[in-house]
Amino acid sequence: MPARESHRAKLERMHAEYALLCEAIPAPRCALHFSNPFELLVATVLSAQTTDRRVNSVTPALFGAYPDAAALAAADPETVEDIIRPLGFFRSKTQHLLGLATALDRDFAGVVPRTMDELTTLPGVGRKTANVVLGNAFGVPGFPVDTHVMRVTGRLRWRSDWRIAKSDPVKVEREICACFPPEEWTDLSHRLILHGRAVCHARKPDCAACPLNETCPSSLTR
DNA sequence: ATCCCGAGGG
DNA sequence: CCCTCTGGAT
Repeated sequence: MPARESHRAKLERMHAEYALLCEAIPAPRCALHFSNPFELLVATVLSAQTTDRRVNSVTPALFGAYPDAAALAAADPETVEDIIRPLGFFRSKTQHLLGLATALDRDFAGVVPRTMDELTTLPGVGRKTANVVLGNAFGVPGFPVDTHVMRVTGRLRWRSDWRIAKSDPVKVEREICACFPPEEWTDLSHRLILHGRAVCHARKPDCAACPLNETCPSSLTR
């Protein structure tokens, strides 16, 4: 009988691996440094398929013109488009922003809500964005799962070669959360994302430089 | 060419 | 489950 790894053993192994990963990756700080929940929410929505540096380059003008939900809800779409154009997806993002601001103003009196269910009712806000806001603006434990996290965890847990594991992000979220105390979730997610960008690339992962090379079932250098 | 710390819609 | 949205950096 091929001794299948027990559930508990699996969790312990995962914990050890991620701990090693955390050791190897410098402590992350949220690059979208907005203390204001509204600004963090907007900046996080804007950050899809762009870099933080570019988001940071447009937010001064954006928040200068529209400091809160009510102002943004009343904004002229074309003006908003002009401001965020360099980010790409500017049409859908503008739609999201105006819809988001409208809903925020109408349903939550302009105050960013603090629960997953409420946040995800907002246009343009999915589970990943909601978890980023919860963790970084409110200190509410959450584990943001993006494509990097899917790829890195997929490669670590089973051989997934070059593809993103065809797995449910919510399942990944739950499994990771089961392995770590809540106060580590936000930080660990961020580290996995950074690791996915810096080392565990989609196309050409730098396995030789990976601290998990010894145990990763998808390693290309063993 | 390829990628960027996604979400909504078909 | 797939597709699309989009400009800029590398």
